[in-house]
Amino acid sequence: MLDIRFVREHTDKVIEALKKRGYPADTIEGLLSIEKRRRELIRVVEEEKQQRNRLSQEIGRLKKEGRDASHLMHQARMVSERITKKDAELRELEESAKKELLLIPNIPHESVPIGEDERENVEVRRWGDIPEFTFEPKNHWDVGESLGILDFERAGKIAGARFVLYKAEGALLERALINFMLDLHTREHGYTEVFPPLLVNRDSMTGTGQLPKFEDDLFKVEGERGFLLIPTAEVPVTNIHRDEILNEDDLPIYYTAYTPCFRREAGSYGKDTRGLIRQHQFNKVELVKFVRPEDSYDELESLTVDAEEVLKRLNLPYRVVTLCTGDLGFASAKTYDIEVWFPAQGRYREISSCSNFEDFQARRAGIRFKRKGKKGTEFVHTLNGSGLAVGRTVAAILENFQQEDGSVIIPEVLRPYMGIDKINSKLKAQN
RNA sequence: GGAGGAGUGGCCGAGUGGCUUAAGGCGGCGGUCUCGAAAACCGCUUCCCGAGUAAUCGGGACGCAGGUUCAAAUCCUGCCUCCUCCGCCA
Repeated sequence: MLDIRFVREHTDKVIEALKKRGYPADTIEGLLSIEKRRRELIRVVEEEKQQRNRLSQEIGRLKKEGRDASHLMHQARMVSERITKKDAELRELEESAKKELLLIPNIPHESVPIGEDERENVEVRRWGDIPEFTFEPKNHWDVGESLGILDFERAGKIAGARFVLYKAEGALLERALINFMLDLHTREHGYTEVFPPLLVNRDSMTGTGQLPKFEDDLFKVEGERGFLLIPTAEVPVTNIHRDEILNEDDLPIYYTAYTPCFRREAGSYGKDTRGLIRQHQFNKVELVKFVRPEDSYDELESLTVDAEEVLKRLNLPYRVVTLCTGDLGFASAKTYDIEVWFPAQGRYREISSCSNFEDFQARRAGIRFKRKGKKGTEFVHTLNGSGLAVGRTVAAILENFQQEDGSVIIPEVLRPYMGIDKINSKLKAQN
Protein backbone atom coordinates (compact mmCIF):
# COMPACT_ATOMS: atom_id res chain seq x y z
CA MET A 1 0.00 0.00 0.00
CA LEU A 2 1.24 3.45 -0.88
CA ASP A 3 1.26 6.25 1.66
CA ILE A 4 -1.72 8.47 0.87
CA ARG A 5 0.27 11.52 1.92
CA PHE A 6 3.01 10.58 -0.51
CA VAL A 7 0.43 10.14 -3.26
CA ARG A 8 -1.09 13.58 -2.74
CA GLU A 9 2.27 15.32 -2.36
CA HIS A 10 4.05 13.58 -5.24
CA THR A 11 1.17 12.81 -7.56
CA ASP A 12 3.14 13.20 -10.79
CA LYS A 13 5.87 10.90 -9.58
CA VAL A 14 3.35 8.23 -8.60
CA ILE A 15 1.47 8.40 -11.89
CA GLU A 16 4.67 8.20 -13.88
CA ALA A 17 5.99 5.26 -11.89
CA LEU A 18 2.75 3.35 -12.26
CA LYS A 19 2.60 4.09 -15.97
CA LYS A 20 5.89 2.22 -16.30
CA ARG A 21 4.10 -0.81 -14.91
CA GLY A 22 1.26 -0.39 -17.36
CA TYR A 23 -1.07 0.74 -14.61
CA PRO A 24 -3.84 3.23 -15.50
CA ALA A 25 -3.46 6.59 -13.78
CA ASP A 26 -7.09 7.70 -13.65
CA THR A 27 -7.76 5.82 -10.39
CA ILE A 28 -5.19 8.06 -8.74
CA GLU A 29 -7.25 11.12 -9.55
CA GLY A 30 -10.38 9.50 -8.16
CA LEU A 31 -8.50 8.59 -5.03
CA LEU A 32 -7.25 12.12 -4.56
CA SER A 33 -10.71 13.64 -4.80
CA ILE A 34 -11.96 11.23 -2.12
CA GLU A 35 -8.94 12.14 -0.04
CA LYS A 36 -9.65 15.84 -0.38
CA ARG A 37 -13.25 15.42 0.79
CA ARG A 38 -12.06 13.18 3.59
CA ARG A 39 -9.76 15.81 5.01
CA GLU A 40 -12.36 18.55 4.78
CA LEU A 41 -14.85 16.41 6.64
CA ILE A 42 -12.32 15.54 9.32
CA ARG A 43 -11.83 19.20 10.04
CA VAL A 44 -15.56 19.83 10.36
CA VAL A 45 -16.32 16.78 12.47
CA GLU A 46 -13.44 17.39 14.82
CA GLU A 47 -14.59 20.91 15.46
CA GLU A 48 -18.00 19.56 16.42
CA LYS A 49 -16.49 16.94 18.65
CA GLN A 50 -14.56 19.63 20.44
CA GLN A 51 -17.83 21.47 20.99
CA ARG A 52 -19.49 18.32 22.31
CA ASN A 53 -16.63 17.70 24.70
CA ARG A 54 -16.92 21.22 26.09
CA LEU A 55 -20.69 20.92 26.54
CA SER A 56 -20.39 17.54 28.24
CA GLN A 57 -17.84 18.88 30.64
CA GLU A 58 -20.06 21.82 31.46
CA ILE A 59 -23.06 19.53 32.03
CA GLY A 60 -21.01 17.42 34.40
CA ARG A 61 -20.03 20.46 36.41
CA LEU A 62 -23.57 21.85 36.64
CA LYS A 63 -24.97 18.49 37.72
CA LYS A 64 -22.38 18.11 40.42
CA GLU A 65 -23.41 21.48 41.76
CA GLY A 66 -26.99 20.27 41.65
CA ARG A 67 -28.05 22.79 39.05
CA ASP A 68 -30.23 22.32 36.00
CA ALA A 69 -28.43 21.34 32.81
CA SER A 70 -31.33 20.35 30.58
CA HIS A 71 -30.82 23.27 28.25
CA LEU A 72 -27.20 22.29 27.58
CA MET A 73 -28.15 18.64 27.31
CA HIS A 74 -30.59 19.43 24.56
CA GLN A 75 -27.93 21.41 22.75
CA ALA A 76 -25.42 18.61 23.16
CA ARG A 77 -27.84 16.08 21.77
CA MET A 78 -28.21 18.12 18.60
CA VAL A 79 -24.43 18.30 18.19
CA SER A 80 -24.09 14.57 18.83
CA GLU A 81 -26.63 13.76 16.19
CA ARG A 82 -24.72 15.79 13.65
CA ILE A 83 -21.50 14.06 14.63
CA THR A 84 -23.00 10.59 14.26
CA LYS A 85 -24.14 11.42 10.76
CA LYS A 86 -20.85 12.94 9.69
CA ASP A 87 -18.82 10.17 11.28
CA ALA A 88 -20.68 7.64 9.16
CA GLU A 89 -20.00 9.74 6.08
CA LEU A 90 -16.35 9.97 7.02
CA ARG A 91 -16.12 6.24 7.53
CA GLU A 92 -17.48 5.69 4.05
CA LEU A 93 -14.90 8.02 2.55
CA GLU A 94 -12.13 6.31 4.47
CA GLU A 95 -13.29 2.91 3.33
CA SER A 96 -13.42 3.84 -0.33
CA ALA A 97 -10.01 5.51 -0.13
CA LYS A 98 -8.56 2.41 1.49
CA LYS A 99 -10.23 0.20 -1.07
CA GLU A 100 -8.61 2.11 -3.92
CA LEU A 101 -5.30 2.25 -2.16
CA LEU A 102 -5.20 -1.52 -1.61
CA LEU A 103 -5.47 -2.07 -5.37
CA ILE A 104 -2.59 0.21 -6.37
CA PRO A 105 0.70 -1.63 -6.95
CA ASN A 106 4.04 -0.63 -5.50
CA ILE A 107 6.30 1.94 -7.16
CA PRO A 108 9.29 0.35 -8.91
CA HIS A 109 12.76 1.25 -7.64
CA GLU A 110 14.71 3.57 -9.91
CA SER A 111 17.20 0.80 -10.75
CA VAL A 112 14.46 -1.39 -12.24
CA PRO A 113 14.69 -1.59 -16.05
CA ILE A 114 11.68 -0.23 -17.91
CA GLY A 115 9.91 -2.78 -20.05
CA GLU A 116 6.60 -4.32 -20.96
CA ASP A 117 6.94 -7.99 -20.19
CA GLU A 118 9.40 -10.78 -19.35
CA ARG A 119 11.19 -10.39 -22.67
CA GLU A 120 12.64 -7.14 -21.38
CA ASN A 121 14.01 -8.55 -18.14
CA VAL A 122 17.72 -7.96 -17.84
CA GLU A 123 20.22 -10.73 -17.15
CA VAL A 124 22.70 -9.73 -14.44
CA ARG A 125 24.88 -12.83 -14.12
CA ARG A 126 25.30 -16.49 -14.96
CA TRP A 127 26.87 -19.28 -12.97
CA GLY A 128 27.89 -22.85 -13.82
CA ASP A 129 28.52 -24.77 -16.98
CA ILE A 130 25.63 -25.96 -19.03
CA PRO A 131 25.94 -29.76 -19.16
CA GLU A 132 26.72 -31.43 -22.47
CA PHE A 133 24.96 -34.66 -23.23
CA THR A 134 26.11 -37.46 -25.52
CA PHE A 135 22.46 -38.46 -25.80
CA GLU A 136 19.16 -36.66 -26.03
CA PRO A 137 18.32 -35.50 -22.47
CA LYS A 138 14.83 -36.47 -21.34
CA ASN A 139 12.24 -34.28 -19.63
CA HIS A 140 12.33 -34.60 -15.86
CA TRP A 141 8.89 -36.23 -15.80
CA ASP A 142 10.07 -38.94 -18.16
CA VAL A 143 13.19 -39.46 -16.06
CA GLY A 144 11.14 -39.58 -12.88
CA GLU A 145 8.41 -41.82 -14.19
CA SER A 146 10.74 -44.39 -15.67
CA LEU A 147 12.65 -44.53 -12.39
CA GLY A 148 9.34 -45.00 -10.61
CA ILE A 149 9.94 -42.05 -8.31
CA LEU A 150 7.32 -39.66 -9.74
CA ASP A 151 3.75 -40.83 -10.36
CA PHE A 152 1.55 -38.24 -12.02
CA GLU A 153 -1.08 -40.71 -13.09
CA ARG A 154 -1.94 -41.91 -9.62
CA ALA A 155 -1.76 -38.38 -8.25
CA GLY A 156 -4.39 -37.52 -10.84
CA LYS A 157 -6.56 -40.32 -9.53
CA ILE A 158 -6.10 -39.26 -5.91
CA ALA A 159 -6.51 -35.51 -6.39
CA GLY A 160 -6.55 -34.38 -10.01
CA ALA A 161 -4.41 -32.60 -12.54
CA ARG A 162 -1.37 -30.65 -11.32
CA PHE A 163 -0.61 -32.99 -8.45
CA VAL A 164 2.21 -35.45 -8.06
CA LEU A 165 2.92 -38.53 -5.97
CA TYR A 166 6.57 -38.84 -5.01
CA LYS A 167 7.70 -42.39 -4.35
CA ALA A 168 10.75 -44.03 -2.80
CA GLU A 169 13.92 -42.12 -3.76
CA GLY A 170 11.74 -39.35 -5.15
CA ALA A 171 10.15 -38.72 -1.78
CA LEU A 172 13.58 -39.10 -0.18
CA LEU A 173 15.09 -36.56 -2.57
CA GLU A 174 12.35 -34.04 -1.82
CA ARG A 175 12.88 -34.46 1.92
CA ALA A 176 16.66 -34.30 1.60
CA LEU A 177 16.44 -31.04 -0.32
CA ILE A 178 14.20 -29.45 2.30
CA ASN A 179 16.61 -30.41 5.07
CA PHE A 180 19.67 -29.35 3.09
CA MET A 181 18.19 -25.93 2.31
CA LEU A 182 17.02 -25.28 5.86
CA ASP A 183 20.37 -26.38 7.30
CA LEU A 184 22.26 -24.10 4.92
CA HIS A 185 20.16 -21.04 5.69
CA THR A 186 20.02 -21.56 9.45
CA ARG A 187 23.61 -22.68 10.04
CA GLU A 188 25.48 -20.54 7.53
CA HIS A 189 23.26 -17.64 6.54
CA GLY A 190 21.86 -16.66 9.93
CA TYR A 191 18.16 -17.31 9.40
CA THR A 192 15.86 -18.51 12.17
CA GLU A 193 13.74 -21.48 11.22
CA VAL A 194 9.98 -21.21 11.70
CA PHE A 195 7.11 -23.48 10.80
CA PRO A 196 3.95 -21.41 10.43
CA PRO A 197 0.25 -22.17 9.97
CA LEU A 198 -0.62 -23.21 6.43
CA LEU A 199 -4.13 -21.78 6.71
CA VAL A 200 -4.41 -18.05 7.31
CA ASN A 201 -7.08 -15.39 7.70
CA ARG A 202 -7.91 -12.58 5.31
CA ASP A 203 -5.99 -9.98 7.29
CA SER A 204 -2.77 -11.88 6.72
CA MET A 205 -3.44 -12.22 2.99
CA THR A 206 -4.20 -8.50 2.81
CA GLY A 207 -1.03 -7.66 4.73
CA THR A 208 1.28 -9.21 2.16
CA GLY A 209 -0.81 -8.11 -0.84
CA GLN A 210 -2.52 -11.30 -2.09
CA LEU A 211 -5.85 -9.75 -1.19
CA PRO A 212 -7.99 -8.08 -2.29
CA LYS A 213 -6.67 -8.25 -5.84
CA PHE A 214 -5.66 -11.88 -6.30
CA GLU A 215 -8.45 -13.78 -4.62
CA ASP A 216 -8.85 -16.05 -7.66
CA ASP A 217 -5.35 -17.44 -7.21
CA LEU A 218 -6.11 -18.77 -3.74
CA PHE A 219 -7.66 -21.96 -2.42
CA LYS A 220 -10.30 -21.44 0.24
CA VAL A 221 -11.49 -23.73 2.98
CA GLU A 222 -15.24 -24.13 3.34
CA GLY A 223 -16.76 -22.90 6.57
CA GLU A 224 -17.60 -19.76 8.45
CA ARG A 225 -14.01 -19.12 9.50
CA GLY A 226 -12.99 -18.34 5.93
CA PHE A 227 -9.49 -19.81 6.07
CA LEU A 228 -7.29 -19.51 3.00
CA LEU A 229 -4.45 -21.87 2.06
CA ILE A 230 -1.11 -20.13 1.80
CA PRO A 231 0.28 -19.71 -1.72
CA THR A 232 3.72 -19.11 -0.19
CA ALA A 233 5.29 -19.01 3.28
CA GLU A 234 5.79 -15.29 2.66
CA VAL A 235 2.23 -14.79 3.91
CA PRO A 236 2.33 -16.36 7.37
CA VAL A 237 5.98 -15.50 8.00
CA THR A 238 5.74 -11.80 7.08
CA ASN A 239 2.58 -11.59 9.18
CA ILE A 240 4.44 -12.86 12.23
CA HIS A 241 5.09 -9.23 13.08
CA ARG A 242 1.82 -7.74 11.83
CA ASP A 243 0.65 -4.84 14.03
CA GLU A 244 3.86 -4.82 16.02
CA ILE A 245 6.34 -2.09 16.86
CA LEU A 246 9.84 -3.53 16.83
CA ASN A 247 12.95 -2.05 18.40
CA GLU A 248 15.72 -0.88 16.12
CA ASP A 249 17.97 -3.37 17.93
CA ASP A 250 15.72 -6.22 16.81
CA LEU A 251 16.53 -5.54 13.16
CA PRO A 252 17.40 -7.12 10.88
CA ILE A 253 15.24 -10.21 11.45
CA TYR A 254 15.82 -13.20 9.16
CA TYR A 255 13.39 -16.11 9.00
CA THR A 256 13.44 -19.24 6.90
CA ALA A 257 10.49 -21.59 6.62
CA TYR A 258 9.72 -24.79 4.83
CA THR A 259 6.04 -25.03 3.89
CA PRO A 260 3.83 -26.61 1.31
CA CYS A 261 2.27 -23.96 -0.94
CA PHE A 262 -1.13 -24.08 -2.60
CA ARG A 263 -2.08 -22.24 -5.78
CA ARG A 264 -5.15 -22.29 -7.95
CA GLU A 265 -3.15 -21.58 -11.09
CA ALA A 266 -6.29 -20.07 -12.57
CA GLY A 267 -5.56 -18.68 -16.00
CA SER A 268 -2.55 -20.89 -16.64
CA TYR A 269 -4.46 -23.62 -18.46
CA GLY A 270 -2.26 -25.30 -20.99
CA LYS A 271 0.95 -23.98 -19.42
CA ASP A 272 3.38 -26.56 -18.08
CA THR A 273 0.67 -29.16 -17.92
CA ARG A 274 3.24 -31.91 -17.50
CA GLY A 275 5.88 -32.28 -14.85
CA LEU A 276 6.73 -30.62 -11.58
CA ILE A 277 6.95 -27.03 -12.75
CA ARG A 278 3.38 -25.92 -12.10
CA GLN A 279 1.54 -27.79 -9.37
CA HIS A 280 -1.44 -26.96 -7.17
CA GLN A 281 0.61 -28.08 -4.18
CA PHE A 282 4.38 -27.78 -3.92
CA ASN A 283 7.06 -27.47 -1.29
CA LYS A 284 9.16 -24.39 -0.87
CA VAL A 285 11.81 -23.12 1.50
CA GLU A 286 11.29 -19.42 1.92
CA LEU A 287 13.55 -16.62 3.15
CA VAL A 288 11.97 -13.56 4.78
CA LYS A 289 13.68 -10.43 6.09
CA PHE A 290 12.58 -7.45 8.16
CA VAL A 291 15.12 -4.65 7.86
CA ARG A 292 15.75 -0.92 8.32
CA PRO A 293 14.79 1.10 5.23
CA GLU A 294 18.34 2.27 4.55
CA ASP A 295 19.57 -1.33 4.45
CA SER A 296 16.94 -2.93 2.27
CA TYR A 297 18.73 -2.85 -1.09
CA ASP A 298 21.91 -4.33 0.36
CA GLU A 299 19.70 -6.91 2.03
CA LEU A 300 18.08 -7.74 -1.31
CA GLU A 301 21.50 -8.46 -2.79
CA SER A 302 22.51 -10.73 0.09
CA LEU A 303 19.14 -12.47 0.10
CA THR A 304 19.56 -13.29 -3.57
CA VAL A 305 23.09 -14.54 -2.95
CA ASP A 306 21.78 -16.74 -0.12
CA ALA A 307 19.29 -18.33 -2.51
CA GLU A 308 21.91 -18.70 -5.26
CA GLU A 309 24.16 -20.56 -2.85
CA VAL A 310 21.71 -23.47 -2.81
CA LEU A 311 22.14 -23.92 -6.57
CA LYS A 312 25.90 -23.54 -6.36
CA ARG A 313 26.17 -26.29 -3.76
CA LEU A 314 23.93 -28.51 -5.88
CA ASN A 315 26.08 -27.64 -8.89
CA LEU A 316 23.10 -26.55 -10.96
CA PRO A 317 23.75 -23.89 -13.61
CA TYR A 318 21.65 -20.79 -13.29
CA ARG A 319 21.32 -17.14 -14.16
CA VAL A 320 19.95 -14.12 -12.33
CA VAL A 321 17.66 -11.62 -14.04
CA THR A 322 16.22 -8.30 -12.90
CA LEU A 323 12.52 -8.14 -13.62
CA CYS A 324 11.53 -5.15 -15.72
CA THR A 325 8.76 -2.78 -14.63
CA GLY A 326 6.10 -4.61 -16.66
CA ASP A 327 6.93 -8.03 -15.17
CA LEU A 328 7.25 -6.90 -11.56
CA GLY A 329 4.91 -8.42 -8.97
CA PHE A 330 2.14 -6.29 -7.48
CA ALA A 331 3.80 -5.62 -4.10
CA SER A 332 7.42 -5.54 -5.21
CA ALA A 333 9.68 -2.53 -5.77
CA LYS A 334 12.45 -4.68 -7.22
CA THR A 335 12.76 -8.37 -7.96
CA TYR A 336 15.56 -10.69 -9.01
CA ASP A 337 14.49 -13.99 -10.47
CA ILE A 338 16.93 -16.86 -10.27
CA GLU A 339 16.49 -19.20 -13.20
CA VAL A 340 17.92 -22.71 -13.32
CA TRP A 341 18.94 -24.52 -16.48
CA PHE A 342 16.59 -27.19 -17.84
CA PRO A 343 18.48 -29.20 -20.50
CA ALA A 344 15.46 -30.91 -22.04
CA GLN A 345 13.74 -27.59 -22.60
CA GLY A 346 17.03 -25.92 -23.48
CA ARG A 347 16.31 -22.89 -21.37
CA TYR A 348 16.50 -21.28 -17.98
CA ARG A 349 13.36 -21.32 -15.84
CA GLU A 350 12.44 -19.54 -12.63
CA ILE A 351 13.31 -21.38 -9.43
CA SER A 352 13.42 -18.42 -7.06
CA SER A 353 12.07 -14.91 -6.93
CA CYS A 354 13.74 -12.45 -4.54
CA SER A 355 11.96 -9.18 -3.85
CA ASN A 356 12.27 -5.98 -1.88
CA PHE A 357 8.82 -4.69 -0.99
CA GLU A 358 10.20 -1.63 0.78
CA ASP A 359 7.42 -0.39 3.11
CA PHE A 360 4.55 -1.57 0.88
CA GLN A 361 3.73 -4.68 2.89
CA ALA A 362 4.79 -3.12 6.18
CA ARG A 363 2.24 -0.33 5.75
CA ARG A 364 -0.54 -2.80 4.93
CA ALA A 365 0.41 -5.07 7.79
CA GLY A 366 1.35 -2.38 10.32
CA ILE A 367 4.92 -3.56 10.88
CA ARG A 368 6.84 -0.68 12.38
CA PHE A 369 9.98 -0.02 14.38
CA LYS A 370 11.22 2.62 16.73
CA ARG A 371 14.65 4.17 16.34
CA LYS A 372 16.79 4.55 19.42
CA GLY A 373 16.58 8.04 20.87
CA LYS A 374 13.99 9.17 18.32
CA LYS A 375 10.31 9.90 18.70
CA GLY A 376 7.67 8.15 16.65
CA THR A 377 7.78 5.06 14.52
CA GLU A 378 8.75 4.10 10.97
CA PHE A 379 7.71 1.22 8.78
CA VAL A 380 10.26 -1.55 8.34
CA HIS A 381 11.17 -2.82 4.91
CA THR A 382 10.24 -6.42 4.14
CA LEU A 383 11.90 -8.77 1.67
CA ASN A 384 11.53 -12.36 0.70
CA GLY A 385 12.75 -14.94 -1.74
CA SER A 386 12.50 -18.61 -2.42
CA GLY A 387 15.47 -20.55 -1.24
CA LEU A 388 14.32 -22.56 -3.20
CA ALA A 389 11.19 -24.02 -4.75
CA VAL A 390 11.75 -27.68 -3.91
CA GLY A 391 9.75 -29.39 -6.68
CA ARG A 392 11.50 -27.37 -9.35
CA THR A 393 14.84 -28.21 -7.75
CA VAL A 394 13.99 -31.91 -8.00
CA ALA A 395 13.08 -31.36 -11.63
CA ALA A 396 16.37 -29.58 -12.30
CA ILE A 397 18.37 -32.35 -10.62
CA LEU A 398 16.61 -35.05 -12.61
CA GLU A 399 17.23 -33.26 -15.88
CA ASN A 400 20.76 -32.01 -15.32
CA PHE A 401 22.20 -35.12 -13.68
CA GLN A 402 20.45 -37.81 -15.70
CA GLN A 403 22.65 -40.50 -17.24
CA GLU A 404 22.29 -42.32 -20.50
CA ASP A 405 21.15 -45.50 -18.68
CA GLY A 406 18.26 -43.57 -17.09
CA SER A 407 19.85 -43.22 -13.68
CA VAL A 408 20.39 -39.90 -11.90
CA ILE A 409 23.52 -38.89 -10.01
CA ILE A 410 22.81 -37.30 -6.62
CA PRO A 411 24.69 -34.03 -5.97
CA GLU A 412 27.37 -34.58 -3.36
CA VAL A 413 25.90 -32.24 -0.75
CA LEU A 414 22.71 -34.31 -0.70
CA ARG A 415 24.37 -37.69 -0.25
CA PRO A 416 24.65 -37.43 3.55
CA TYR A 417 20.94 -36.66 3.60
CA MET A 418 20.02 -39.58 1.33
CA GLY A 419 22.53 -42.29 1.99
CA ILE A 420 22.86 -43.01 -1.72
CA ASP A 421 24.80 -41.38 -4.54
CA LYS A 422 22.61 -42.42 -7.44
CA ILE A 423 19.02 -43.21 -8.26
CA ASN A 424 18.80 -46.01 -10.77
CA SER A 425 16.31 -48.50 -12.06
CA LYS A 426 17.69 -51.27 -9.85
CA LEU A 427 16.53 -49.24 -6.85
CA LYS A 428 13.31 -48.54 -8.64
CA ALA A 429 10.28 -48.52 -6.40
CA GLN A 430 7.61 -51.17 -6.50
CA ASN A 431 4.93 -50.45 -8.98
C1' G B 1 -19.20 -29.55 22.43
C1' G B 2 -20.68 -27.88 27.88
C1' A B 3 -19.68 -24.59 32.37
C1' G B 4 -17.00 -20.58 34.34
C1' G B 5 -13.11 -16.51 34.23
C1' A B 6 -10.14 -12.86 31.78
C1' G B 7 -8.36 -9.26 27.74
C1' U B 8 -6.05 -1.66 29.87
C1' G B 9 0.64 1.68 27.08
C1' G B 10 7.14 -2.17 25.67
C1' C B 11 5.82 -5.30 30.37
C1' C B 12 3.07 -5.72 35.22
C1' G B 13 -1.14 -3.47 37.04
C1' A B 14 -5.22 0.26 39.25
C1' G B 15 -9.62 1.95 37.39
C1' U B 16 -18.05 -0.26 38.05
C1' G B 17 -20.84 6.54 33.98
C1' G B 18 -18.23 12.99 34.44
C1' C B 19 -12.19 14.67 39.84
C1' U B 20 -8.79 9.78 34.04
C1' U B 21 -5.61 14.79 30.96
C1' A B 22 -5.54 6.13 31.87
C1' A B 23 -3.00 6.06 38.83
C1' G B 24 1.25 3.32 40.51
C1' G B 25 5.30 0.18 39.42
C1' C B 26 8.96 -2.22 36.12
C1' G B 27 11.86 -1.50 31.90
C1' G B 28 14.11 2.32 28.65
C1' C B 29 16.39 7.34 27.82
C1' G B 30 18.65 11.88 29.87
C1' G B 31 20.66 14.39 34.21
C1' U B 32 22.73 15.09 39.47
C1' C B 33 26.32 12.50 42.42
C1' U B 34 31.06 9.35 41.38
C1' C B 35 37.88 8.19 39.38
C1' G B 36 34.25 4.85 37.11
C1' A B 37 30.03 1.96 38.18
C1' A B 38 26.04 0.65 41.44
C1' A B 39 22.56 2.80 44.74
C1' A B 40 19.84 7.16 45.64
C1' C B 41 17.49 11.46 43.77
C1' C B 42 15.35 14.65 39.57
C1' G B 43 13.21 14.77 34.73
C1' C B 44 11.46 12.44 30.09
C1' U B 45 9.10 8.10 28.00
C1' U B 46 1.91 4.82 24.01
C1' C B 47 0.12 5.05 19.15
C1' C B 48 -2.90 6.98 14.97
C1' C B 49 -5.29 11.10 12.29
C1' G B 50 -5.91 16.50 11.12
C1' A B 51 -3.86 21.76 11.20
C1' G B 52 1.05 24.28 11.48
C1' U B 53 7.94 25.71 8.99
C1' A B 54 7.92 24.88 14.18
C1' A B 55 6.90 25.21 19.43
C1' U B 56 2.13 23.60 19.70
C1' C B 57 -3.18 22.90 19.18
C1' G B 58 -7.40 19.71 18.17
C1' G B 59 -9.66 14.78 17.47
C1' G B 60 -9.40 9.52 18.25
C1' A B 61 -7.75 4.67 20.30
C1' C B 62 -8.45 0.51 26.85
C1' G B 63 -9.24 -7.29 22.39
C1' C B 64 -12.70 -6.31 17.71
C1' A B 65 -17.57 -4.50 15.83
C1' G B 66 -22.07 -2.27 16.96
C1' G B 67 -25.52 0.04 20.63
C1' U B 68 -27.42 3.10 25.07
C1' U B 69 -26.13 8.21 26.95
C1' C B 70 -25.24 15.20 26.89
C1' A B 71 -20.91 12.04 28.33
C1' A B 72 -18.37 5.02 28.07
C1' A B 73 -12.09 1.75 29.82
C1' U B 74 -16.67 1.55 32.95
C1' C B 75 -23.51 -0.16 30.97
C1' C B 76 -25.89 -3.50 26.78
C1' U B 77 -25.43 -6.97 22.27
C1' G B 78 -22.50 -9.89 18.94
C1' C B 79 -17.71 -11.71 17.69
C1' C B 80 -12.36 -12.95 18.48
C1' U B 81 -8.38 -14.57 21.62
C1' C B 82 -6.41 -16.62 26.08
C1' C B 83 -6.99 -19.33 30.90
C1' U B 84 -9.54 -23.14 34.26
C1' C B 85 -12.76 -27.45 34.71
C1' C B 86 -15.77 -31.44 32.18
C1' G B 87 -16.51 -34.36 27.65
C1' C B 88 -14.34 -36.00 23.01
C1' C B 89 -9.91 -36.60 20.13
C1' A B 90 -4.15 -37.51 16.86
